Amino acid sequence: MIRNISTSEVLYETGREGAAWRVVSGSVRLDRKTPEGDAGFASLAIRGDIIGAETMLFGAYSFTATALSPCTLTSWPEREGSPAPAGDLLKTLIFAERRAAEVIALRYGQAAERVKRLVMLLAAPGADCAGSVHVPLQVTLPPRQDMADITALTLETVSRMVSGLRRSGVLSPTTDNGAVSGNRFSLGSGKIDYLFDTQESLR
Amino acid sequence: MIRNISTSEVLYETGREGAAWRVVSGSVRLDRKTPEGDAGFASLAIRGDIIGAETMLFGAYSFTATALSPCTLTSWPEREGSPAPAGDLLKTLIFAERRAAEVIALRYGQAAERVKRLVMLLAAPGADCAGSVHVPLQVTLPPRQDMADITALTLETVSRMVSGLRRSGVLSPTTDNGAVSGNRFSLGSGKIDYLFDTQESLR
DNA sequence: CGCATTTTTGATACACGTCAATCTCCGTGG
DNA sequence: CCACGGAGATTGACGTGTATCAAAAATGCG
Repeated sequence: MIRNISTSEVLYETGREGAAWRVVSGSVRLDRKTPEGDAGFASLAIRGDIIGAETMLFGAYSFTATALSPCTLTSWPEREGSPAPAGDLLKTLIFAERRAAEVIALRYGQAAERVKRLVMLLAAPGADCAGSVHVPLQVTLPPRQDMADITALTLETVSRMVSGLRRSGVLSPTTDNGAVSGNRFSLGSGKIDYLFDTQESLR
Repeated sequence: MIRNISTSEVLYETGREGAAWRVVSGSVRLDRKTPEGDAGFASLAIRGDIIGAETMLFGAYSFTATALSPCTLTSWPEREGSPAPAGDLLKTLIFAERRAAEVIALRYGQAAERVKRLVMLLAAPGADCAGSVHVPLQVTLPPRQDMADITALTLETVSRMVSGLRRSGVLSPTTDNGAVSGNRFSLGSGKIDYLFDTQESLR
């Protein structure tokens, strides 16, 4: 089974019944409902990640999943109805731990570095097209508030940093069929590692 | 097989061969070796968590594990030699995702809240003694530098916040056999939710 | 007891949060 | 076709929580 979801759409909510999914393209944020009612960012899933595996044990979702960009999902495991084999579960576990380490790293260091790392993570090509031609990577950036929740910054700071990345050439606008689409960018092929430190230096 | 490890001792290193472990007591930090050579904090494991599961796929560890407090480990799965069943792997996956969400939350909010959440996490009783008598929880705090790495604060700020928790009665020194042991505290039973915001208000 | 390491405390600087004012898209209806 | 309005993004000015630098105090260990 395949699902297509658009940005900011909710894939599923905490407590609801459902099954596990594999993120084929796009990116998803997972939130846990805190007692105060506000949804706290819990994890990030990008292409290749499995989400909602807890339903295989509880029958219900532990997190709420929201699309950060247009994305497509497929049921997991592939063969619906049959339980996931141990080998697949092990691989999923290891990938989840690696992804968690990356997300944790997104909340360390200066704002400019964090936002850049997030952009790179979202733009990272899947393992399937490793070693292919050297085309510039492309990203569809999530809403600023989501980027802020992920990096533990504020919406305003993220906006400033994205502007800085544009200005320094790391991100350049992309044209789709003649029209510039708002949040779609291509990564500057020259790995510009220029770091802007303060808000003033961004001008 | 059982291992006893003392604070700051390395359990295993990235790339080394070995097996998976269950943390029976104490706490462990996992680091990934970054290209720059400095070990970046990757994850936190406390009582009940499984670490080193990647060896079941790769044969080698992906992270470096260091004890944050005196802790004991047992081989996992219980029956050495035989592979872990799918059910256990699924449970491990779900626990890992939950723990990751908690660690991510440790890097959000004001310094005082973060340090307090870390202390509470380290002091949390295992699921085995749920609903038991109401005895004050105890913690052995990790070295300040480790607490700083986990919360993405600095050593100095963590020290100030721990002092604040002591002053506000959340943490009180514990005596073991008449001698006050440096980093062992008991949690004030009255849930003091007083939040000190600035460094000045800590005095 | 004396030295090395860790922790605590202090003073100052600055990176980011906060508050607030535009600005840019888009969709909607007159 | 253009005026209108709402939502998200950008930019600016200012305050503050925490990093930084530095020194003293506590702790552990031979």
